[in-house]
Amino acid sequence: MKTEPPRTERRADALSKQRIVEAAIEILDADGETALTFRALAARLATGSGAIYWHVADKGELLAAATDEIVARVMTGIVPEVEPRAAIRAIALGVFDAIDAHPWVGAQLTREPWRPALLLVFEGIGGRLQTLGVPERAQFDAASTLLSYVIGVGGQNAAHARMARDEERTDRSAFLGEVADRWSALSASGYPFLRHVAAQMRDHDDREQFLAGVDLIMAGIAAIQ
Amino acid sequence: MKTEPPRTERRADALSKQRIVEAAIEILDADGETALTFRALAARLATGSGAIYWHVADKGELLAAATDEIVARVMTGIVPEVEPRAAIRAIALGVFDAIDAHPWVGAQLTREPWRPALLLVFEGIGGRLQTLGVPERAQFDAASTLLSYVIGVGGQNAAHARMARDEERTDRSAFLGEVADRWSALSASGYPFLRHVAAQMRDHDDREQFLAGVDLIMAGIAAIQ
DNA sequence: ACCTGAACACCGTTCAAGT
DNA sequence: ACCTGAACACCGTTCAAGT
Repeated sequence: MKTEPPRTERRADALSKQRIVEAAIEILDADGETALTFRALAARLATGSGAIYWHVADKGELLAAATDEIVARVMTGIVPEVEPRAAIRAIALGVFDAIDAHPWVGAQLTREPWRPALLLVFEGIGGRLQTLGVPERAQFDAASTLLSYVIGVGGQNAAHARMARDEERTDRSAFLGEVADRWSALSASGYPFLRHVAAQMRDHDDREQFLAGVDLIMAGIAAIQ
Repeated sequence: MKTEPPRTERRADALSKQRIVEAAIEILDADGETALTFRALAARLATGSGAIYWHVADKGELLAAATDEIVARVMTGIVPEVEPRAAIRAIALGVFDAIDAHPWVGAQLTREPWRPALLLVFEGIGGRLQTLGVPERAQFDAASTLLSYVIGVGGQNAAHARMARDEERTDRSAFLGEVADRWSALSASGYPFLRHVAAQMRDHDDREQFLAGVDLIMAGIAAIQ
């Protein structure tokens, strides 16, 4: 899979998988998943749509490569020497913020687990659980639980971003308010809990709630030891 | 939105949203998400593809309605009077098993949260946390954490099922074995944790690991009180 | 009110032909 | 080796026309 460096000088703007992936990320960030088509990508790269297939197998590989790129950037930014609990929080927050900035990543992570992108995250979390002294038996389950949670929140965040784009709700609080309104309107007998937390839904901060979940799971891991 | 009962007798096989959704579920279960097209659906219902639009707004509503149907069936099966901790486990397992039987549901739940389907699950979990005595402040965060975890695992399960279908791996253990092999082949310096748990990956049971995660989160909820 | 099915505006992907 | 762009086989969705 490793591509040889080209023998002859290439035009500065020659195609390459790297350039294609970067252009794809720009389109995805600017206009969302539906905007990424091979025709749009070819136009942006000033080439034919078929040329892209010389460097990338298909659209799936393109999306996977773009996701790996974003997640790799996140993991590069994690300082390695910090206290394990703080490191796990930092990794989780890094993924959360990356999905916040690139919502399409959230959808992609749920679609394609066990890719390089997620292996980096899984290794980062699992390694810290080891140094934290989590018993052998529990390490795998604990790391999987944290990863699944991070992916789950990421997918929901991606969905929120998609909805905010589709309807032209500019801000997040308007969206939360709408959901809260809908919960308040549910039947009192069928949905007492949702009616009860509707007010909290309206005012809560997604990022803080995400962290609260990470802490909850970490508390569970500590309790099991 | 409530449709009036028809004044005149209808042909027994007349179209209706219910019949369309049932046919969609059959196609999704039999041949996966890519097989659900309006043409295939129209053929199965012996009608024109445009007719479906009289009963359903678009493909998104069709998928959402199919998902609501499956999740509603699950929630109907939950016995209401059991001990709250057991009830939460039962709800989580119910969703897990439903996604196992209908992998497309897992993908859909990550794509469209806050639909009737998920509200039922969220209410079921949150209500039990209330009766469990989880403090006011923590109920919303705890229920959200559990829901996000369930959705995250569901999305991954859906991805596994998709991969098993695409390549013709019949059984799950073959898939786990392949992942384990890939983990074992990673660099010892970069991925010590993944190499360490590769053997557990090969032999683990997805369902048991899912339950272990639920228990971990429940332990964290208990620890916080 | 409900259904038909051709037509429209797109897709991802392929491939003969070029350089 | 790499690129071009027309062509193919599909999609979701619309809509004039039927009953």
